[in-house]
Amino acid sequence: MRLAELSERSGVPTATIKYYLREGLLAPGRQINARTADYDEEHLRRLRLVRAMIQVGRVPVATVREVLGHVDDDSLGRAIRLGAAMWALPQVPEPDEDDEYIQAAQREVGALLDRLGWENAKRLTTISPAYRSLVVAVAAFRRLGYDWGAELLAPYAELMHRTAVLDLDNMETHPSQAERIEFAILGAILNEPVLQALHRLAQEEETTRRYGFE
Amino acid sequence: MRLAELSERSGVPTATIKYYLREGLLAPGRQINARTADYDEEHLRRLRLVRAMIQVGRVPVATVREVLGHVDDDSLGRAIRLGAAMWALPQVPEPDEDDEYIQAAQREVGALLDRLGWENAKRLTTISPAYRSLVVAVAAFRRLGYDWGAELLAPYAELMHRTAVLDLDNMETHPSQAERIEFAILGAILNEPVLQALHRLAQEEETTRRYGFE
DNA sequence: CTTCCTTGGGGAGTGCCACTATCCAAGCAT
DNA sequence: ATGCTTGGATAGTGGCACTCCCCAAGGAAG
Repeated sequence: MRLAELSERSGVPTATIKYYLREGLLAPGRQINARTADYDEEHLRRLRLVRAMIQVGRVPVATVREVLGHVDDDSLGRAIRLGAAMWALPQVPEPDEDDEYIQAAQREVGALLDRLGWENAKRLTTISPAYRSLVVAVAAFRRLGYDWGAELLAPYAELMHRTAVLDLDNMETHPSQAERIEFAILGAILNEPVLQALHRLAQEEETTRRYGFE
Repeated sequence: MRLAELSERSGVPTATIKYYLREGLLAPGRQINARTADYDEEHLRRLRLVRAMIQVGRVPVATVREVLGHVDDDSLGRAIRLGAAMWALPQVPEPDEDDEYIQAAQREVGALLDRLGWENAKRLTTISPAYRSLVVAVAAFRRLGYDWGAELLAPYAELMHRTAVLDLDNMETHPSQAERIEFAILGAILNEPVLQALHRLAQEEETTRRYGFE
C-alpha cells in the first residue's frame, strides 16, 4: 500500500507519517522506484502502536523511538526486555540528593520496600526511574507538610502489586513471544491511562456515595 | 517577605514567580510602595502547591489556574468541589462518536459500570472526563487487536475502587475543611504519580520474581 | 507526446507552552 | 549624588509535535 492509503487506514495525516519516518519511528517502505514506496500490514500495525503511545500514552516521540528499539532488540533477556519500555518512560527531573525532603523521602520509600519485602525492587533503587519518581512525589507531599509515610503508602503499594500481578497474568495468556512483548509494552504504557481513568471514575463514584451530589 | 526571599525559600527563580503572578497562579503581594511588595507564608504555601502540581503532577499552567479557582470558590458543594480538580485535569482529545472502535469501547465500559454497580459514575458518563479517557484508551487497545473487555477490566476497577476508598479515608483524617480541600486536590493530582510509580515498581518486582534477571 | 495532476522526500515554518532575559524607572544605601 | 537592587512589563528562547510548501518524478488523459 502507498503512503496515502496507509494514512487513510490509520487515520494519521500523510505529513505526520512522513515526520514519523524521518524520526525513525517507522521503517521506510519498500522502494518501488524513485518516487513510490510500498508499505505493508506490519507498517500499519506499527503506526497504530506509535499513535497509541503518543496520543493515549502521551509518550514523547524520542521516547517512542527508544522503546521501539528495545521491542526490536532480540538480544535482550525477557525481564530486561519487558522492563525496557518502562525504563525508557518519561522521567521526572533528577532529584537533588542534598535536599532534606528528598533524603527523608528516600528513607521513607526504603522503609516501604523493606516492609513489603520487595527485595528485587530494592536492588534496583539506584537505577530505577520508578523509584526516583516515587521519591520526588513523596518529597513534594512532605514539602507541603503532609506525611506520606511507609504506613500510609503500604496499602497502596499492596493494591498496585495486585495490579501488576493482573498485568503479568494477562500477558501470559498470549502465546507468541512477539505478541507478549508488544502486549508488555502496551501494558506498561497504555495501561496507565486505563488505570488512571478507572481511579478517577472510582473517586467520583466513592465521593458521590459518601457525600451525594450536594 | 519580598520576592527574592520567596524565591529563595521556595527554590523557584524570581523570573518564574513573576510569570506565575502574571498568569494569576499566585495572588499579588501586599503593595508596600510603588517598588516593593510583601508576601507571606500563605503565598509560600500556595507557590509550593503550584510547583508540585506543575512539576510532579505535570498539570498545565492554565489548568492549575482553573483548579485553584475551584479551591478558592467557597460557593461550591463538597462533592462538586472535591471533584472540580479532577474534572479540570488534562483531557484526551474528544472521542470521535462515529468511530466503530469508540462505540465498541463505550459499550464495553458501560457493561463494566453495570457489572460493578457504579450507578453514580454511570450517571456522569456524558460529562465525566475520566469516562472519556477510559473509552479512548480501551478503543486504542481494540484498534490494535487486543480485547480489553469488561471481564478483564473489572478486577482492575475493583482494585482502583479500593484505592479511591483509601484516598477518601486519608482525606477524612484531616480535621479542617480548608486542609481537606487542599488534600483532595493533592490526592487527585499528586497521588497519580505516586500510584504510577508504585505500579511500575510493583511490575519490576513481579517481573523479576517470575523471570529473574535473565 | 505533452500537459497536468499526484506522489513522496525534505527542509523550513507554525503554534503552543513554560519559562527566561532584558529593560526601565523607582527605592534604598552609602 | 551615585550606584546597586527591586519589581513590573515586554519580548525572546527552546523544545516539541506537527504541518506547510516546494520540487522533481510518475502516471494518466487527450
